[in-house]
Amino acid sequence: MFDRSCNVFALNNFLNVIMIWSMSKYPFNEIEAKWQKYWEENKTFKTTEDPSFPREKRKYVLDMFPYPSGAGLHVGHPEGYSATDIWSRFMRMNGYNVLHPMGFDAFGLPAENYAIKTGTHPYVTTKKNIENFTRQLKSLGFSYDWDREISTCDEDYYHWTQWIFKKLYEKGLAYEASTPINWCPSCKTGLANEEVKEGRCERCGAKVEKKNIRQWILRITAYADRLLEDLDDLDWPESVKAMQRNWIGRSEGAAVFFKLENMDETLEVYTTRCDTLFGATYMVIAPEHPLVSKLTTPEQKDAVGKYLEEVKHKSDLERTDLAKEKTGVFSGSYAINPVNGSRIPIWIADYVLISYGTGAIMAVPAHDDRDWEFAKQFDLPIIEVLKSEVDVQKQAWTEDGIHVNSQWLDGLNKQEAIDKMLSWLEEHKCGHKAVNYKLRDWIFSRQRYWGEPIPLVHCPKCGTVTVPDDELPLTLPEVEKYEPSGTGESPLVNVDSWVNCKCPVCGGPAKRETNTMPQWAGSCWYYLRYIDPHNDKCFCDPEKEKYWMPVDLYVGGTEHAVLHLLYARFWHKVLYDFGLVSTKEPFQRLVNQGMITSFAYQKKNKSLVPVDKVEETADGKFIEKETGEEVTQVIAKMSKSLKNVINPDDYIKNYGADSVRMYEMFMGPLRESKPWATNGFMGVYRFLDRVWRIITEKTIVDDAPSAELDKLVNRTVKKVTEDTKDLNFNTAISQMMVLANELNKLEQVPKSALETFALLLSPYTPHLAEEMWEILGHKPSISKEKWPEYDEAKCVDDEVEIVVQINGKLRSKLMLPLGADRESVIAAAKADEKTKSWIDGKTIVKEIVVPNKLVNIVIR
RNA sequence: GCGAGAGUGGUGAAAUUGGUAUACACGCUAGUCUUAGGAACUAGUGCUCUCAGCGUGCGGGUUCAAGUCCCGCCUCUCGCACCA
Repeated sequence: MFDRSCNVFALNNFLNVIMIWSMSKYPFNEIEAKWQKYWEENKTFKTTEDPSFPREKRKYVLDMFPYPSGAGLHVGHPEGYSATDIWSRFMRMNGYNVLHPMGFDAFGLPAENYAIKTGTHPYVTTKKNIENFTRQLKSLGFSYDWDREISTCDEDYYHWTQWIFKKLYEKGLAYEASTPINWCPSCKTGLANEEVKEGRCERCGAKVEKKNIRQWILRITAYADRLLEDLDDLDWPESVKAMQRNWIGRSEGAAVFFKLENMDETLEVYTTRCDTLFGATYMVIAPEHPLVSKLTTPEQKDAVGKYLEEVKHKSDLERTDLAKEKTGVFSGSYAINPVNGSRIPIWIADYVLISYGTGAIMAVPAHDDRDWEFAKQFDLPIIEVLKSEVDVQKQAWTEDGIHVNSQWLDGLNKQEAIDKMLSWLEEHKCGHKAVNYKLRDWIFSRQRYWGEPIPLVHCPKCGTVTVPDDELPLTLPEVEKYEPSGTGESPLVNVDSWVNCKCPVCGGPAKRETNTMPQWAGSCWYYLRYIDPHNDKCFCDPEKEKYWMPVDLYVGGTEHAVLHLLYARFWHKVLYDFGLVSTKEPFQRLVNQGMITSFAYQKKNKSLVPVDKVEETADGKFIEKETGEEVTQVIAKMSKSLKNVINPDDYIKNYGADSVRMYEMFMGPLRESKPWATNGFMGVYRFLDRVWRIITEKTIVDDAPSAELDKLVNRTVKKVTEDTKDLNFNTAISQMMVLANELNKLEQVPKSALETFALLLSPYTPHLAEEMWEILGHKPSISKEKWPEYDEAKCVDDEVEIVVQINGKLRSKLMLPLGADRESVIAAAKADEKTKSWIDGKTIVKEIVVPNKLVNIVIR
C-alpha cells in the first residue's frame, strides 16, 4: 500500500511527513462515519418476525433504556450497551434472529424541574436530549433496529401505559386511599417505599417525611408470593434475587390475640416466636396504632400526649436510627396473657412500626435485644423462657435453647414448641398461624406534571370511573406553571378546561384525576412495545409477543434491583393473568454490569484529593501539589468534586467508537466494577492501530497460512467463540491481541487469516471490521457473514510440554508427543538429566501421570 | 445485626472438572529508529540471600498435587436494616 522508506528521499519532506502521519494513523473518523451511514441507509439491522427461524434460533437481547438526561451518555452506558451489542452481532452471525431495540425512559423529574426554572416545556427539553442521546448511541455503532425506537412520553406509547393501568384498576389492583405516606418535601411528591433509601429521597437526598394525602396505590402485595416463588426459575444474579427476596420479606409466624383488662377489645400481635409467649412481660403498640387513645388511661393522658407529639416531629431517619436510646410511654392499660392469665402492661413506643405486622408486639425481653433494651430502660421484668448460656438480666439470649419456665412447653426445642403453641392457640381461639411480608403496596400517584395522566374520572354520582378506551390516550394538557403546589396536588389541578369533564357513564359534570403516574410506569412494559411499536390497535400483537418473549438477555446496572425489576415483574404477571402475555416472567436472564469507577488519591488522614491536585513523580509516586504530601492511588466513584469523571464523547471523538467499545470490554469481567485507566485505554487504541497497519501496510498474500499460524488462528477462533458466547469479552479480546501480535511479526500475511480475524473482530469493533472486509475484497456487510468455525484437531500441538514434578514441585520440563502414554512419560522423565539428579538414590513411592500435562514422582 | 460478593505482581487483570500461578494490557528498564507521536520495533520485568528458596488476605486441614476443595479468622465493597 504505502511504502514508508521512499519518503526519506522525497523533496517535499514536510508534506510527506503529514502524509505518513495521516496514512499510518488509523483513520477511525472516516471509517466510523462511513459505516454508520451505510448501516443506517441500508437498514442493516432491521428485524422482522421471520417465521423461518425456529423458536430456539430467536434471541431477544435487551438493554435497560436510558433516561435522556441533559448530561448525555456517561461511561456506564457504553459498557452494558457494548456487551449486548457484541452478543447480538455474535448471535446473528451464528444464525439467530435477534431483536435488539433501544428507546428512552422519557418521563421524569429533571425535565420537569428544568421547566420550573426556565419555563421550557419538558417535552421540548426531553426531545432535545433524546436527539443528543440518539446521536451518541449511533456514534457508538450499536446494531439497534432503530425503526423500533420508543419513548415513554410519546402519546402513542403512554396510550397503552394508561390502558394497562385501567386493566389493573378493573382487577381491583389499583385503589385510592388516604394514608400516611413517604413525602419528599423537596420534590413535593409522594414516594414509593422502594424510592426511600436510608430515610432519604432516592432522587434528591432530602429527608423523607410522613404525610397524610390521598393516593393511588397498586396492590403489589397481592402478588407477593408469586413474585417470590418465581424468582427460583430465573437466571439472575444471586445478589439481585436475594435483594428481591429480602425486600418482599416473607416471614412465617403467628397472630396472637390478647384480651384487654376491663375492656371489650382484643389486641392482635404478630410474632415469629409464639413459643416464647410465657416470657412476654409487656406489650408495645406503635404510636400510630388505632387503639392508642382507647388504651390511654386518664392518668397517663398527659404523658402519652406529650410522647405522641415528640414522635410526630421526628423524621423517619431519626426514628429508625439504631444507635439512639429506646423511648416510650406507658398507656396505663393491661392485657391478659392467654397462656397464663398474667397481667401485661401495654406501652406505646416508636421502635414498633405501624407499617409491619399489626403495629403491635408482645415483648419477650429475655430473648430479643430490642425488647431487652426497652425493658432495661423502663425497668420491666425479664423472664427467661429459653435455657440461656448468659444471665438474661445482664444481656438478652437470642440463640436457640430448650424451653424453661413455660409450663407445658418445658423441655421442648424450638420447632416442637412452636407447633405445640400453635395448636394450643388455635384450640383456644386466641391465635393462628400467620404469614407476613415486608413488601408494602406501591404508592403509585405523583403530585407532579411530567408523567402519564391517570385515566380516571371522579363523578359525584357514579364515583370513580375509567376513561373509555376510545378516549385514550388521555393527553397531558399544556400548563402555565409547572410548579407543584406542595399541598399534595399536581399542577394539573389548575387547568380547569382539562379537569372539568363529563362523566363517561352518566354524562354529568365530573372531574379528572389530577395525579400522574411515577416514572416507573413506562418502564414496566417497554420491552413489550419494542415487539410491536407501531400497533395502534393494541399494546402488542399476541403473535409477535409469542415470537419473541421472554427476553433472553437483559443487561443493566444493579440500581434497579428492587425498583424497576420488581415493578415490571408485577405488571407482567398481571398481564399474564389477563392472558395478554404468554410468559410468567418478562426477563429470563439478567446480567448486571459492574460500575465503571475511576482513580482518586487519598491522604494519610483518609481524605480524598481531586485528580487535578495531584502529580506523579519520576519514580512513580503521587504527590499532592499544594502540600507535597505523598498520596496513594485509590479507586473511587466518578464525581465532579474529584474531577475524575470520564466523558465517553471525548474518547469517541479523539480515538474512535471502536476503541471505546473495546476498551470497556477489555477492562475486566463485565459483571465486576473496575476503574477507568486512560493508559489502559491507549493500549487498546494502539492495538486497533496495529491491526490497521497490518491490513494496510503488510503484503497480503493468497498463500495458505503456515501450520503454526493456522494453529493459532484456529485456537483464536475457538477462544473468541467460547468467550463471546459466555460474555467473557475481556479474555476474548486478549486472545485477539495475541493473534495480532503474531500477524504483526510476519512480512506477508495470508488473506485467509485476515478474513477470519476481521470476522472475529466484527462484533467488537464493527466499523474497523467492515473496513477490513472491504479492503480484503468483500462486499458489505460483514455483519451478515457467517461466524468462522474452527477445527478442534488444529487447536492442539503435536508435541506438548510435560511438566516433571518431584514431590509436587516443578523440577523439569519435557517435550513429548501429544497423547504419549503413562509408561513412556515416566520413562522420558526418568531419562531426563535434571530429573535424574533429584531421584538418584531415592526410593520412588508413587508416580502420577496427567496425560499431556504433567508427571509427578513422589520420592522418599 | 441480616443478606450478597470480593481479596492474586508496581497497576487493570488471566488461570475448564484441583494439575506449569501471573495470559493479555498498562507501567517500568535497556536498546533501535525517528521532523517528537499519548509513535513503531527488539529484549527484559513476581520477590529474595539465585546450582536454590519463597510467593494468590491470615491460620489450620484434605491431597502425590490447592488461587481452586474443607474448617476457623481478618479486611473491603454493595444492598437491607428497631421487620417483632
